[in-house]
Amino acid sequence: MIETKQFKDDLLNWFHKNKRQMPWRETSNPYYIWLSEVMLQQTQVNTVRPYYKAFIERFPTIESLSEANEEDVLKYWEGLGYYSRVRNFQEAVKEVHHSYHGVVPDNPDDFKKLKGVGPYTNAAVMSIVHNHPIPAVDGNVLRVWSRLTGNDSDIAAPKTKKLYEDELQPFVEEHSGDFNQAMMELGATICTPKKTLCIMCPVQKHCYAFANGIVDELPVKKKKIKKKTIDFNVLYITNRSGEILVRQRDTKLLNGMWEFPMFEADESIHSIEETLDAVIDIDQTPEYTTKHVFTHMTWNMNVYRAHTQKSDFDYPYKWIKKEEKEQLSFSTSMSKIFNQLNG
DNA sequence: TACCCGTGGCG
DNA sequence: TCGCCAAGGGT
Repeated sequence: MIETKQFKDDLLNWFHKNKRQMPWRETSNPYYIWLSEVMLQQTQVNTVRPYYKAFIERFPTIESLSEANEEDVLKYWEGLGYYSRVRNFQEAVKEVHHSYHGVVPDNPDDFKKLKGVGPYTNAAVMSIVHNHPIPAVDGNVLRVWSRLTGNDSDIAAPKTKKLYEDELQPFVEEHSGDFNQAMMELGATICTPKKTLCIMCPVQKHCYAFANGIVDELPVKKKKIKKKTIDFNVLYITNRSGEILVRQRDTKLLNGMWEFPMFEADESIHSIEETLDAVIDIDQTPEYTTKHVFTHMTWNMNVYRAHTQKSDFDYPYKWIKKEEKEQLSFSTSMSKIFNQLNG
């Protein structure tokens, strides 16, 4: 359990002595601070600096941005990425110009309704400009708080973020703007994803992960695995005796398991025949199509019946009788195919 | 809920 | 080289 006042004192003292110079920290203009927060979404401070300066020089007021054409505005975002940010921002600024007499709303309920203003941007701008007591939980804070509290739940899960917001609420009743910025600054400079600088940490004595030597194990973040999909042609090849051609895998995936010869779908019959060194008669259309889902990939398999005259194959290929199938290890997907084709 | 959106830096 | 990460939000 982190002692609120002591932690906050330690953190804020450090922040006031060590905070980095940033152009948007030299203004209290809500429009500029809002702009900086939009630019900083998923973008590092040093990348943002030059864009921020050029942007406010060209569009110094809400009115000037409202009246600019989109092409011109986009030019000033060129290279920053996530271009919908600037379209949403201009739309929101126009809304402020027309519906709020050019004054950025000073209450979270109205501000959050503006295009492109989500939970984070709302909390950041409203706390920095008006000290509204809302915790700003970004990627930094998720990491920092998981370590400080030793929480190993998945920080990608919405309920984890919600929990952190609740736990941080007591810390932002006063000086929320500085507190929010200090937490992010800590994450960006000390409590970094890798090669943390715990020795420099102003709140080391409050940190569960440091005390227990598990800093490198936090935060826990479920990896989002992009499932690859690969299309295969699976050949159920028989000979005159009714035997079936199988082969043993020598691959990382399913290593040592037996399978029916399978080839990526874009491989030609000619190429397959070369590999097998045999003439293969393959049905025109697949017997059926099935798929097998692994943790990290999906196989789409077109299963063809095929026939060959060739009698002898060298390892890793070999002929087996149907009854011998039981004596070899086949992956689940292959057993399903076998059963499908043999009633 | 899960995916998409851009680019640069880092180990 | 490659995956992860960066002051997220929209759909």
